[in-house]
Amino acid sequence: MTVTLADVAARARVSPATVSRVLNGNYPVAAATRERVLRAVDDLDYVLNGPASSLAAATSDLVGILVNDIADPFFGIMAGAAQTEIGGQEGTGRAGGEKLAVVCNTGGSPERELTYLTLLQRQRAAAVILTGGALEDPDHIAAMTTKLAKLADAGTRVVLCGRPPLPGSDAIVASLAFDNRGGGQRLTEHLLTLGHRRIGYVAGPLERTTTRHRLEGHLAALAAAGLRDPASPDPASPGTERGEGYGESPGEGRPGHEGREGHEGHEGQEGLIVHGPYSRRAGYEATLELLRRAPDLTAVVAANDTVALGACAAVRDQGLRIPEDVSVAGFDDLPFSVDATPALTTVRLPLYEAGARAGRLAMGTETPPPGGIATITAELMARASTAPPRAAGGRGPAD
Amino acid sequence: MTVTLADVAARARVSPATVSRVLNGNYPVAAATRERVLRAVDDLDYVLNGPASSLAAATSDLVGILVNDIADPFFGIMAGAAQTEIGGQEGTGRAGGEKLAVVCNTGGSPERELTYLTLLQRQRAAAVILTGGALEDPDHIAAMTTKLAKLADAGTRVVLCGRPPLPGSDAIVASLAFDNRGGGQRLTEHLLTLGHRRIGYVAGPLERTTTRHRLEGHLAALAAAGLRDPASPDPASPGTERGEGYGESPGEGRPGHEGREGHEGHEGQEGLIVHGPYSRRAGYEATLELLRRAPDLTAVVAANDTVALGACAAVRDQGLRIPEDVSVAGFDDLPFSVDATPALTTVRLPLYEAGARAGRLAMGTETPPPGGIATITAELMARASTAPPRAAGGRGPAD
DNA sequence: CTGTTAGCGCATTCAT
DNA sequence: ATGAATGCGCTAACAG
Repeated sequence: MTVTLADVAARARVSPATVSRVLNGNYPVAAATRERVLRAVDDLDYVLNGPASSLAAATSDLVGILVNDIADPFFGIMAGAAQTEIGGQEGTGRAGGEKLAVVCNTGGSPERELTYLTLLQRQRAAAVILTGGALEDPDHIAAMTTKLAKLADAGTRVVLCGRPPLPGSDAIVASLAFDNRGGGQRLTEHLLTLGHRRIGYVAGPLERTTTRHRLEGHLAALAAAGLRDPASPDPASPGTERGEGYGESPGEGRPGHEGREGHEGHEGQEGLIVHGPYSRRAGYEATLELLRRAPDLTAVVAANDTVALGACAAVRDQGLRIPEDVSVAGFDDLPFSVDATPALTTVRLPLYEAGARAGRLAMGTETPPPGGIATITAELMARASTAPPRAAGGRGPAD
Repeated sequence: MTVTLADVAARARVSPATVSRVLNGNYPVAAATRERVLRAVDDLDYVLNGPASSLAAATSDLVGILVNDIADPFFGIMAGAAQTEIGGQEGTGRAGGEKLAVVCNTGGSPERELTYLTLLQRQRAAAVILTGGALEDPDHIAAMTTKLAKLADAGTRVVLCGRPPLPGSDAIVASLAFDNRGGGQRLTEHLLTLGHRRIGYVAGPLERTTTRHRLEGHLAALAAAGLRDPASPDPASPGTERGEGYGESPGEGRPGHEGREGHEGHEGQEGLIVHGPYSRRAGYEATLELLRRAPDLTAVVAANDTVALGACAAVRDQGLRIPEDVSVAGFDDLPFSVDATPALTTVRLPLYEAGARAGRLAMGTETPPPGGIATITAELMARASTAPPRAAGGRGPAD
């Protein structure tokens, strides 16, 4: 029923080995012979048996791209870029060095992350790209470290994209880390420069590196402005008890979430930080909470653009205007951010470029940065959603 | 170096066959023996060799999910739902019936679609889910039909999600089609009921089923209202010459696109239809064009929510207000649509539910609908971006 | 440049 | 309920 390499060999009157060689193209074959083989392949409509090939070669052409939330363009853009770099070159549909770039959605769950890695390991994947922030739970870090080491041992190339390097992991080909801390700092500095002093912060889920770094930047800017004791303990640092259910935020389809409060007590900014998932809804509810706690707030910084959208909605629903009454800022500069009204002030991350670079690194077509680590800069995009605060006094409701 | 089934068998003092049986769980094994084997697996940290397993069993645990644009939540939501249904059950990380659900980004390119299918075929994928609208090019349809037939022949379960059934393809397990036509019709009826008579339409790329069906619904509503000759030829029907570059709209990273004009000449609505990619930018430029052609326009219907966002921006940039001067409507009801200002009137598609169902169909855990075909209804979501047109006369610029 | 020979690691007959 | 034997389809030495 199914046509094999041997069938092709017979039709082309060559040995199976020769057919294998022309198909893999990694060995010299006479042009005439190649033609004959290729014709036989076409005639017979032959399709290589991947598993057999992978078994014999002890490696497959599978490349896995892990994302935390496939419904979030933040990941979609990176994954798409990587996939383009990996699988997009030929359009023949014929056999050849075609890699199969696939994306796997962990939904932010550490278990699923590990499970996918095992599945990819089982497939003897050629490479794995991990995108987005990591969970800072010590157990999970340990599990990930050993798992990635095993993958690397088995010949799988591991690349991190938008995720900080794993300490002591020489197994990793390269880590492309976003400068979330610097971006967060510049964003808050921008607000401070505009004159804001009471700034609410809607942070992401606890124990995520992305959350922590952006928040650190924010706090550093506040401290530099004398609004906070720089000696305060770091927020959301490893070792903190697991936030109840945070970090498990699955993408869609889970209504009913309520933004809960997280760490508090930063001097001078008491209660101005609320944690929640990276969702529009969390942004909405956390902002309502912030506005209730601190009615004198003049600005809200959100964990990312999606959260910022929710924050904007909450601000408006309270009858306040953006940016006249309250400034709002996001992070990532996703495509829709410029279309928000007013256009969202945010921090641009070169997601496409980073994803593409990760793809090349995974393919081995780009040399890794020195030390295997590169930090990707985040650029402030000051737009219309932020403006100087109203000169003291009460605010008038919009309209 | 790498530990095999035989190693586990030796450690557990059983035969390799027994180990295989407990791992696959599809054969009776004594409880005590199973325990011993499982312990050996753990001790040795054994990971099944996927390719070897697939080769011997002539099938793999790979399930492919094809999407047109991974950076678009429309696809992300469906793919994430399907993936949850397929791979999300166990968190053991251990071996077992774990399927590997992966998403493949075609970027809307027919070649890449075929290439991915070949790659999946090569891997002997257990199932394939095709999401989103199809291209109506006859050659491509033929190629897809034979390719899918081959996949089905090889035992791969094929499911269509958000895509119309392929004519004469009994190879397909099930087709879940969205009622794009009905949704489009109800949307335009809504506008007509509000009193609009001059309605611009920013259509999607030519030759996409989604584009055609939504447009057909629009035109049907117009015809029913006597605004168009019902006997007019169908728009964007197969056989039309390929639109220059349309249908190839790659996701991100390609600035510089200009919305070009498409079919025209529908009686009574001359030039009120413009085609372009499903992007925010296309919506922006097409709307500018529509406004230029027909300054008396009172409403703009967009191909989808993303395009609608661009349309909103264009309307505003012309100094017009939404909905006072121009109503704007989208399609899909993506999460961000309710956050637009004003909230976007659109047509809701149950993307998560459809994706989840497709996942179950692919797994064989849900019985296919009668005839293998189900139509999923689209619900009108009337929100603030649409309102009755101004009573005749010129419009005043906003502000 | 091409053919021959051996496995790759596992699932599955068949026996028992 | 378990073990022994066979082959899945291909690649990679090794010859020539």
